[in-house]
Amino acid sequence: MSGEHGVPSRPSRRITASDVARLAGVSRSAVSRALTPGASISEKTRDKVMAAAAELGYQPNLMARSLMTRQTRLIALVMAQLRNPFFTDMLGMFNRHFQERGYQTLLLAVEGAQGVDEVLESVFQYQPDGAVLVSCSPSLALAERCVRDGMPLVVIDRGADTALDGIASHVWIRSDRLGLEIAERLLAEGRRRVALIEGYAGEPLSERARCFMERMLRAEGVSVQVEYGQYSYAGGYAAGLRLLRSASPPDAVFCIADPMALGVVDAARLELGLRVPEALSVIGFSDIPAAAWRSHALTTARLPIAELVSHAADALLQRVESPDTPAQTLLLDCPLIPRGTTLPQP
Amino acid sequence: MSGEHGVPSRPSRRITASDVARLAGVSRSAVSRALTPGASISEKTRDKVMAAAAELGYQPNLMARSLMTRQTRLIALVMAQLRNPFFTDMLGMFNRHFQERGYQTLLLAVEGAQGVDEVLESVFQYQPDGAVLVSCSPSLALAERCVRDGMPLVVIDRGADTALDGIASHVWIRSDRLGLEIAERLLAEGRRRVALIEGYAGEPLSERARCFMERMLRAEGVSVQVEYGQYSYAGGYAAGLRLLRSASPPDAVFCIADPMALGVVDAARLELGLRVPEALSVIGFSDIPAAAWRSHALTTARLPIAELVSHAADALLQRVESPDTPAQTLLLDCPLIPRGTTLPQP
DNA sequence: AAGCGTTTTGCACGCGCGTGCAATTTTAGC
DNA sequence: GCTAAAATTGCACGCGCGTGCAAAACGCTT
Repeated sequence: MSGEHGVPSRPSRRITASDVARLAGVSRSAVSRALTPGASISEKTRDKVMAAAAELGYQPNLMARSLMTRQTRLIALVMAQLRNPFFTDMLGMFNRHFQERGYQTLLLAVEGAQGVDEVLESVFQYQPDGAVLVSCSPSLALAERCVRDGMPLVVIDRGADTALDGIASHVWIRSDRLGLEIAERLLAEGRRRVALIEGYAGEPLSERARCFMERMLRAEGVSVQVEYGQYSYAGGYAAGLRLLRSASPPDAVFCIADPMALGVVDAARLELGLRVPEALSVIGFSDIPAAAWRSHALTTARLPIAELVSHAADALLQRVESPDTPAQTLLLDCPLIPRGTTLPQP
Repeated sequence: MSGEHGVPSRPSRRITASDVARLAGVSRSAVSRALTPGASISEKTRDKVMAAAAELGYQPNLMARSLMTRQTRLIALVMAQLRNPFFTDMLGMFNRHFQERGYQTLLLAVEGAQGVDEVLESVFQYQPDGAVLVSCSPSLALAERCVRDGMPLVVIDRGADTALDGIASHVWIRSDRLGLEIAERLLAEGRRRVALIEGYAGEPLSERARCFMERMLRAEGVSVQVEYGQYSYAGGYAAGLRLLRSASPPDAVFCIADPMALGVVDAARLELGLRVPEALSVIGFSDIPAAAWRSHALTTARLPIAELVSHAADALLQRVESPDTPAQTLLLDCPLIPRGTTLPQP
């Protein structure tokens, strides 16, 4: 027994159940049983074990335990766009949900070249009990393997891809209604020269943008132009300037993310001296905290983050704890929040 | 061999090294060795094993592996204030650093009643190779146990607490210089009626606020009043109104967090019609993205997040990989970024 | 006090893996 | 072609833990 007391010698072995057993004068199985709620053990020995465990500061090794129990109480959280503050919000909420129900969060970021499949494969080594995928979806083959191997999946922000239906649960927003509502709001204001600001030129249009466009193009005498603002304030500011200085400046802009919308508002007001909302309506998406600031008072659609997260977490843990639960799909509405960058509704 | 092909039957056992060995026609040790870089194995068998592994989609079970290797390649990230966007920024960066060097991030939030020690104890069960503590520090006893058991610690934002010196590494900012520089900047502008906006009334003053106060109180004919803004825009807005409507309104405000500073600016300009910076100087702290927005152009001190994180990650992994490295302390400077809410320096 | 049923306990095994050691094969040397 | 050295392989063990099973201890009745 080296370094049992006093100076911390070498990386002295961590305390194991055997150490506790020895100190308590019982068998190692007794220690196991003392820590297992339903197990068959007398009050007396349990107390002895607990006392010894407390004295040694014993913590069971979950890695070893998981070998037997076949569950790690680990949930993998795979996120693309970890830089986006709106996603890190979700992260905190997910973590809280999981922690409350006795699970820990293993964080994985999908960045740059390495694909979702690659990351997911590597997480696999930790044998998490389930995984949440945010803004990224794996190949069908891999998803099937995950589910077959007892690792349920829930996907958030998967877009219109329906290949995973029935395999992975899916929680996201009703983009169709959202795009429609925003389009009609602008039309009702009498706007006819409309602009849409998307994220990046290379990527396919987001669902909400697509539905917005669809409705707009159905309207008569309406023109729609598209710009790109990289999801950022600066990008939105620049895109706003390009649009408003062009030959046919818009009288309404829908930005698929709030930071870009705030940039457009500032470009219009502070750089060009335009009046918002009189000369230009601006609508964003997400309802980030800054959207409510008095300086901007941005009209935007609220992304119900808390609800999304709590539904996704529930759906996942449900399947983790009773594997026969089928995968479900849930779509939530995004209420439009009228503030000061659109005209008051008649 | 059930469900080897076709319908996913019951939670069919995950693929193990034995399965691979059987398919490759070698012993299980051979599989182990094929996957261990330096191991003694012929090119031929390695190829056979790799082929079989690929065919079965084999992923080694890290839990089992960690039992032998005594390392999990897991780093625990313990954060208080996970709601604070500035901290979630760090989170993403940490994760990236760890992932790049082959470690995964186990996320832990310290919230409400449950203390750091409690959380840290529970993480212990996962035997992480190291831990980062953000805005929270454990008891000395627990920290000692962590280090003794081979789990190095690095603490960020620990404040002035020096009890852990030599046990846990420490990376944070030079609050003393920061407070001093901001105070002197405002004094140089000729401000004499100064206000400080802190987070919460109950908590002890933050380091930077304390140093700021110290300098101010040394100056002649300067009065300092303190308000509280809960670290938020709304809180800062309200605090700003209280100050500016009082009998002795300040002509300069230092807010220990940017969101509050932005609230003060808006309260002054938009609600009270004051001119910033002519009638009121405002300085914040962090340099969040919104501070650079044209609408506010907030003068603030930049918290060097990327540098903090990269130094902290390096310090930690260094100790993880060679346990004899001593704990170190590193303090970084926060450059003051003059923008539009302070007077141009003479 | 003996008999029976009911806890409680310890033993032994295996979860999936890495690794020392001895047996085996391959290679080199003459 | 034969032997010694080197490379490769399989066996067996243990990492820390949960759990079925049979032995032991206990409680109760007659």
